[in-house]
Amino acid sequence: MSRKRSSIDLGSMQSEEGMSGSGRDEAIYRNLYAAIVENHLEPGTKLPEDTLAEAFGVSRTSIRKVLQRLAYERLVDIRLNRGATVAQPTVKEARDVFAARRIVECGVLGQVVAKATPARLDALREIVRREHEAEARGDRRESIYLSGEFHVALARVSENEAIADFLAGLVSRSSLVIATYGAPMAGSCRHSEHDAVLDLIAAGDAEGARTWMERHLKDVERTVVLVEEEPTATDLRKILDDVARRHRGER
Amino acid sequence: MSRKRSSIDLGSMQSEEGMSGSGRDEAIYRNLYAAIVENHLEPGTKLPEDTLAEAFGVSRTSIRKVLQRLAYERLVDIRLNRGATVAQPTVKEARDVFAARRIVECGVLGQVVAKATPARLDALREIVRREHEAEARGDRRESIYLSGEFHVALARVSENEAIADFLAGLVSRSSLVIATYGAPMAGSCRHSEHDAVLDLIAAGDAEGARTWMERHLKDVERTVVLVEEEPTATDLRKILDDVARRHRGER
DNA sequence: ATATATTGTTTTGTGTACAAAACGAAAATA
DNA sequence: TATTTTCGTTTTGTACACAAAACAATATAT
Repeated sequence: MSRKRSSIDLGSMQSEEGMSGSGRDEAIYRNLYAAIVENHLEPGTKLPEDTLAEAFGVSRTSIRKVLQRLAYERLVDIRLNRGATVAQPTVKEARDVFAARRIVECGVLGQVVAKATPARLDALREIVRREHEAEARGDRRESIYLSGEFHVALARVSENEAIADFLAGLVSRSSLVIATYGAPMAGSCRHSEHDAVLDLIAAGDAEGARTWMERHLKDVERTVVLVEEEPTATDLRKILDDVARRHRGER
Repeated sequence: MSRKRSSIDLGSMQSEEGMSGSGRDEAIYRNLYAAIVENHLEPGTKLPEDTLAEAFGVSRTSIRKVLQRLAYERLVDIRLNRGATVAQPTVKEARDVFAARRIVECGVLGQVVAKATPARLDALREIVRREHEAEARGDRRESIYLSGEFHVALARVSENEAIADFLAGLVSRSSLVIATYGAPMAGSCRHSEHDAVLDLIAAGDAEGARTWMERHLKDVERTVVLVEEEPTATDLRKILDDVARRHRGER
């Protein structure tokens, strides 16, 4: 009756169009992606190929492909002969990501306003509704996730895939930034004002929507990056402390 | 004396920092990248793993990694069980890429103006100079290449890596678009006015630079995409012709 | 004659094997 | 005691092998 430890259930794949790899690879990718972006895996966590291969019940070959893809998206870091770890965005990187979001999200709003329809706006309001719901019951993870979803869904209204896909990448990196530098309750303190921008868009006020979005993104960045610096500082600090202690003749 | 056909010389690699894969993979990537972007490989060309593996003197494993990366950058197309081909951007894709470039390149100009220094502007003018030189001697390939270089180098002045890398991807895709839909002498007819934007930037006129850039990119798009439609049309046309001929009782 | 079935060949997908590099702990040295 | 060296273990990089899918060309049937 002793059976090998069962592998992770990857769920069922439905539509398989436009996918580069096999359905299974895609499923593994989604799992890892979610684990990283939803902050179940702390930045810096090592991701050994063997472990993942066993966990998902495949060979290292498939895992490698998935890790390469995540590395390209900057969600994991691969160093030569050293394997993969969950990425730890630097402060500079974090700033770049938010600056990029300002440029892209504000820039695309013209097309968004042009292509907005009542049906699409309703779909967006539905996301905001779920966002408030999650916020109300204190589900921070879901709240952050839905906030990201909103920004991406908004961009997709423009029907520009190049821009929307790029923004999706920036948003997932933002999640990593929040995980690394975020204040304990960032994102939930100031309850989301996403409804406001939808009103402006519905009114056809592209310029107003732009200034609103610029403000909103700067707010988000402020609640996050300003808590900055921690990563390598720990090691350095410990070393300096040790040196000082030894100088004082302790121990 | 019969020796196996020698493999492609990959040149020498110098600095190897910040590279995800081994130096050899990177070299292979660069070669294929250049071959595609410089239009030595026509869009739609099949890229069989075995052939590439033998050509570069490595196993399929390494080739696969490189192809995956190029697929992620949308320069090659990988279909399940069907292998890789040089990507053939659709018209919609082409429009998206140019729209994205307008958003990104105009959006980043604020930071570009803010961070511009005489030294950096000189480096940009040097690129423009070489551009004119290539143009003067009728080297269309080099001219197109340097034009792309200019746009990317300009964006890099902003020191926003996220934005600059994204733009680099858009520019390489633009090359593919030109290869697919470009008029025979697109890009060289209207000799590049890149100097003008540098003057505006040097003068600190961000708004002026933006309107100039918007205009410039719309011009470029016009010389290219408007010649549109050819890809699947060929097959369909041939079929219809055959049907018509048969109907007429010929052959 | 067109359309369908069949079969042999080519090419891709994925697992496995082995060499090289990095890591960690114990032993040697200062 | 602190540092360096060495050696065994773990983990990654790359080639290779085999199965499954696609492709191409011929044969068969309508």
